[in-house]
Amino acid sequence: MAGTVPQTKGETRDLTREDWLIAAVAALADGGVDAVRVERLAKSLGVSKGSFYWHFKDRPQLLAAILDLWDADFTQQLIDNAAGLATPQLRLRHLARDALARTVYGIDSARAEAAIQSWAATNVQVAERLRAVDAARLAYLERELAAAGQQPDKARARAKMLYLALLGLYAARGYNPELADDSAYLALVELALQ
Amino acid sequence: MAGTVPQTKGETRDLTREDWLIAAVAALADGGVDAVRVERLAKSLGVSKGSFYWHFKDRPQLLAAILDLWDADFTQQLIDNAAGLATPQLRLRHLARDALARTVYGIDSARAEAAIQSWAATNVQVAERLRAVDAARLAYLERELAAAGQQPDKARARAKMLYLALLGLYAARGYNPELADDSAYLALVELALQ
DNA sequence: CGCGCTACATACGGTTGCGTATGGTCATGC
DNA sequence: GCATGACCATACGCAACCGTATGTAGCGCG
Repeated sequence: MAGTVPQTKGETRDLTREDWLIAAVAALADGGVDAVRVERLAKSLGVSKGSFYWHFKDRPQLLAAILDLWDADFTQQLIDNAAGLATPQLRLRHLARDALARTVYGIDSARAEAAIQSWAATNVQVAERLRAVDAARLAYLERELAAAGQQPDKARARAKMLYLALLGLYAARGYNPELADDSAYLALVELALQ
Repeated sequence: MAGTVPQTKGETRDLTREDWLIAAVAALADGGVDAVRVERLAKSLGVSKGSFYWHFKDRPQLLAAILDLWDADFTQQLIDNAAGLATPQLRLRHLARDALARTVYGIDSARAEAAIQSWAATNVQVAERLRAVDAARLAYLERELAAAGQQPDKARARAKMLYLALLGLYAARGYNPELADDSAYLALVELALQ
């Protein structure tokens, strides 16, 4: 199920803005943007939409907040987490495992990313933000590959290859778990490092 | 623009079922399934939805017909087109170029595929059909790589890698043309052949 | 010429969803 | 013990769709 947040106790505490946000991201991850509906979220949270319009101005504001949350919690930390390791090889391997296994608030970040990508295909602002994220990630990959001893254009090509395959794996997560094979991706990382 | 079909002449001939289908696929390719709306298509075709319900039973039937068209015209021909070539290397290169450049009825097949993938994430029947297509394509890639001299498990891993990257490129086509770099993919094909 | 079929147009009822307006409840400060 | 503000429920108008029912223009044809 997508969004059931407190509800574990008969104690019904008031919802926070963050509760709404997390439920929205969960809905996004398993139904796409068009599944992020105010009244549907309200029902899943066990409240009326009066609550929503208390915490948010309107649906566009919720969608913008989703992007901010994704940017902060799903994206930034990934690269930082690998920063401590000694060699570029170790950092890349760690980053790959992290990117494949990451969940935030119990949500598979891969599913969320795939949803945001198809969202970006029909929304120029989302596309712009996603392109910025892509550029940062590609630059990081390229830098690490160069640090691993590869020539600039080889490093650039390998970085693109790794990232494209990651996007493909994210897309496949939604419908074809056998294709979305983590170990196949990790093997690709090793290939890219050669 | 999505769906404008005849309209080139002042002569307004009757629409065919195929006209509706093509307009629907075009709408799918650049807006996702949720953009395939009866009344919107009718407006873009310059008719009323009375026409639609003459050619189709309901919206689900249109969506099913879209999948059939995609299966037949977007998918099957790809592999067949490469069949004539002499070596697995040539066949794979040709297939890759074909998969990257293919348009059907003026619609970028990559955009259509990406839309169908995110559709599959929320619809089990679509997922099932897409998995079957994936399996066929993977089996073909694997076979050609084996024919090129690779050991079975290496061939399988490389096939997955090629296909995942292709899916990623399809996804990127929608929002990040610079990332969706055909030549980077062709370089990956060469790498896979090693 | 009138019949019937094709390929629509038009009008309607019903659903889903958005945003707003307004009112209710409960804790907290004073 | 009363006022205030946080948090939510309810009710409403509006828009976009879906599917259905029904009307209708043109053509093929005997």
